[in-house]
Amino acid sequence: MIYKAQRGTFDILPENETIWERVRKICLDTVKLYGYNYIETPIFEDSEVFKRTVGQNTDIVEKEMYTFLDKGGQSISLRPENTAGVCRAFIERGLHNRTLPIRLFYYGTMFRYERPQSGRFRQFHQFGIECIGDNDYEIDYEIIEIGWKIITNLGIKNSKLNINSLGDNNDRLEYIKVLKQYFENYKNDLPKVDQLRLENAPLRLLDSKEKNTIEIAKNAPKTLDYLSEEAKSHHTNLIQKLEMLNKIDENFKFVENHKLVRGLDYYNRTVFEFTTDSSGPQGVILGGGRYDPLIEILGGPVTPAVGFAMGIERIINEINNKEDDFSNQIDVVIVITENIFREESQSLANNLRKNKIKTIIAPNKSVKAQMRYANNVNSKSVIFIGENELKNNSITLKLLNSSEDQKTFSNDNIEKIKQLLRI
RNA sequence: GUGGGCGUGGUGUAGUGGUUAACACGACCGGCUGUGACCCGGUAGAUCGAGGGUUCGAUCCCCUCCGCCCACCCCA
Repeated sequence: MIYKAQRGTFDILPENETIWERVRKICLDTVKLYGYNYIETPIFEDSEVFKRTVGQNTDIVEKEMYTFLDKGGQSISLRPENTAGVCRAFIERGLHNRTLPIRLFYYGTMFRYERPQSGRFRQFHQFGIECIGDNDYEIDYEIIEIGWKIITNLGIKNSKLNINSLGDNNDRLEYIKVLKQYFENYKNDLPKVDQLRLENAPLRLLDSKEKNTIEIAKNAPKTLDYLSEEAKSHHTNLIQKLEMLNKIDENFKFVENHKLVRGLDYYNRTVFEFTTDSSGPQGVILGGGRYDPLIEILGGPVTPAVGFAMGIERIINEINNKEDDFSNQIDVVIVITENIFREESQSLANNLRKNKIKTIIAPNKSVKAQMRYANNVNSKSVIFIGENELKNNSITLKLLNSSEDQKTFSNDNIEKIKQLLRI
């Protein structure tokens, strides 16, 4: 084999269509009920759009972006996520002049240069929603509730919400300072990876998987203790709402996870993740949070916003994707006894298709082979055209999944065909 | 970037240091000169991931590379 799909990419084949379409439909149907509207942004943007928002020092920007110079010498990046693009469009297209908050959703391909493994690809699909222009905790709740609704509608069990608050910018800076001081005391006990983190991304020390670090992190200061009054009440109000949701729907489970920090720089206040226990290390199927500073960072007016992104591949992995089947079942395969009847079969085929009957003309082979073909493509029926039929202006129809006799009738009796096929 | 497992027809698997690499499914053709799916028979399809080494001889042993999968990292 000479040509192969690039590492971390894959093909969606006909038998996968059903599940992919279903997931997409459930996502869209659910958020539309909440008044969200479709937005589609380009797959590539000025690299700065991501550097400024996702964060210069994040892994995503530092080593995972597909960045290149285009023929005009401009630095372009394939989008590693879609929030930045949506915000860019929000500013550029003047959406901030509309009635706020504005509710948007997207569905599309993202790109990250990573080593692939289960639930992780270089080209992958994300569905996400953004509610821009309202800083009320009620919106945080709405976003989480929608996430939960989608997960439920998809039939995914055993998911759990992890939630935390990072506070506002000043809270966060203060917290990082305190956290750094705390870990400095144990610097020599930290493994090398984490000594580096201490310098570059101290927040990440909290969810380190190194034994020593976990031990030390147990007594580390918590973000919640460094929140401003406002951020704190925002958080406690949200938690109350979640407790109410839990009372209404006992399947909804959540924990406050003080170690949840998330890797994108633009988050403030609420951050959350839905995880499942069955999907292993890539257990996060949906994650998001509030990103109030982002739009200003991109040069827009100060505008608060919340949103989440969902990994479609992980979702599909989760709902046993045993559903492979051909939803596009063929209704009729036309079999002709001699090639000279081909003209006839073509005009019949077009007439059938005009009547929304899915039709294929069998390949130019023996009758036996044509029948096998009809069977292999899982057609509902076969229509024969031969000398006798031509003479009488009739067709012979045989249902393939039953042992019923075949029926011969007038070749313009579409209603009869539909009736026999139960269309 | 680091570590572990694995690379044999289209797919899933056997197998052995020695002349035609096996089996099942799938595909194709025929048994049925106008009828599939069942049954029976046949045909095609693999330089055993690539390169090098050891050997009289390598698909098998050794090395390198490449690819896939998994884990770390990070994230959806």
